[in-house]
Amino acid sequence: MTTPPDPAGETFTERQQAVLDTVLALMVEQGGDVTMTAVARRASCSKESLYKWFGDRDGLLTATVRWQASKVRAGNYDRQKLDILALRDSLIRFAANWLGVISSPTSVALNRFAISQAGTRGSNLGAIMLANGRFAIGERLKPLLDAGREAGLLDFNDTETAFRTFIGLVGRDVQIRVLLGDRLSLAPAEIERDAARATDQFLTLCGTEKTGPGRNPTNA
Amino acid sequence: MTTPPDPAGETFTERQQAVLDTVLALMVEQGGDVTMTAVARRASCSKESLYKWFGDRDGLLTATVRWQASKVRAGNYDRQKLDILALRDSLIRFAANWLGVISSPTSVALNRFAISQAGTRGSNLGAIMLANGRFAIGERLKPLLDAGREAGLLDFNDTETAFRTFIGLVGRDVQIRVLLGDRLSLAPAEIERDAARATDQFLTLCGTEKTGPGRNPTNA
DNA sequence: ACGGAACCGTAACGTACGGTACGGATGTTT
DNA sequence: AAACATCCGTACCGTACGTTACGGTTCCGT
Repeated sequence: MTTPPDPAGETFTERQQAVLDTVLALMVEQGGDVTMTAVARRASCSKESLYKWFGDRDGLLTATVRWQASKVRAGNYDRQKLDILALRDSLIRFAANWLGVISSPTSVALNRFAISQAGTRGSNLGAIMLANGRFAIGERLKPLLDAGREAGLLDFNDTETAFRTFIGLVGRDVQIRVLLGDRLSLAPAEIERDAARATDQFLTLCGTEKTGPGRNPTNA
Repeated sequence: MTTPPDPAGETFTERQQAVLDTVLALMVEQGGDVTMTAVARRASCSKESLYKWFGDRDGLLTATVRWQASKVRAGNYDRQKLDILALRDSLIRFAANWLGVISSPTSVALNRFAISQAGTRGSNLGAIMLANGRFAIGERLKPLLDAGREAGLLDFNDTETAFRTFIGLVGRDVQIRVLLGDRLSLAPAEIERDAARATDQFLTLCGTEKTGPGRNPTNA
């Protein structure tokens, strides 16, 4: 079996995964109103099978969130022999990757759904999204930040605080704007520029004297 | 002819405003499932009146968002005779006020609802929230930033970019976390501390040589 | 080949909720 | 006082959707 270990004990067959991908597609293109009938028709399966496999509607949607979360895991960014150029490059690639993720239609649709369910009692979708989004990237980036500090390239007291400063500079108001439907053009070139700007700002704040660029590196 | 739903200059009677406050209360304490029957019962009014006053459910909810937005408007932050202390103080108070707003239960509930509706076609609640939230505070803060630049205290090219840097440093990941249901303790003392930290970081990035604090003011 | 399990497509059921209609009570105008 | 407007409370209607049930088909094991 090539499937990676399943933390929640939930594993799905190929057919069921295809159904979950269908749910994702419906969420993206049609907004939150994903009906069981629409899923069954689009996935060419019977509603009876949906209920047998996922219990009820909430189970189907929860499984969809978990399924998407399981697909997002990417490689770490820590590395050996870290110099300032490698650190800056890693930070920029990390920022660009994250900007691309949070502005992607799938992420937007999924976050919208999780947020809309976060207010109701007995919903842990928000916690799942946080664990696989915000906190997962934190755990992936922090080793890089710590390595930068070990190498004398960064200067900060609390890794968590430094991380939050970095994602604040990278994300700014992007996430809330796309969630609220703002047509925010984030072409790859712009993402790359924003990632570099945020990284240089971060290095101005947390870099050591010999590593960081000058004050106000991009006049922003 | 009485007052039909007035899209442009919307003004409501005391009774209608009480109804809208009821909707806000229901949104806060019960999540997104605000039914017309629940509103009518809680507000002690008939559904017929709801439909007469607000047209339909979407009109009621849109009016609620506008009503809340009309209550948030606060004083401007521009002032004469600007020195570095006054500028820093204004920025800190602005940041603290905004952090308090975005972490308040009412704002969270309203944003959740607008976001859940942002995916469906024919919904402008997200645009309303953006206009009265993100863009409104931008128009209120930019004069202060421009004044700071005029006074030689700040150095940036684009006011919009500088503003986005500032709110990125202030908000960081707070908004997405509270929207997803993260129990984020934001006591007034912590808000004040975060506002000061973000402001000093911003002054490090955008302050002129003689005004800004040293590099890495808070080791974050 | 035969029996059974899994599954698809569709129909049917029950409920929730948006929207409408109506009787009765209260306040306002003439 | 009489006519009228406003509004509350409740009952009602139509629809959408979650959920269940069932007949027909395919596939697998023996």
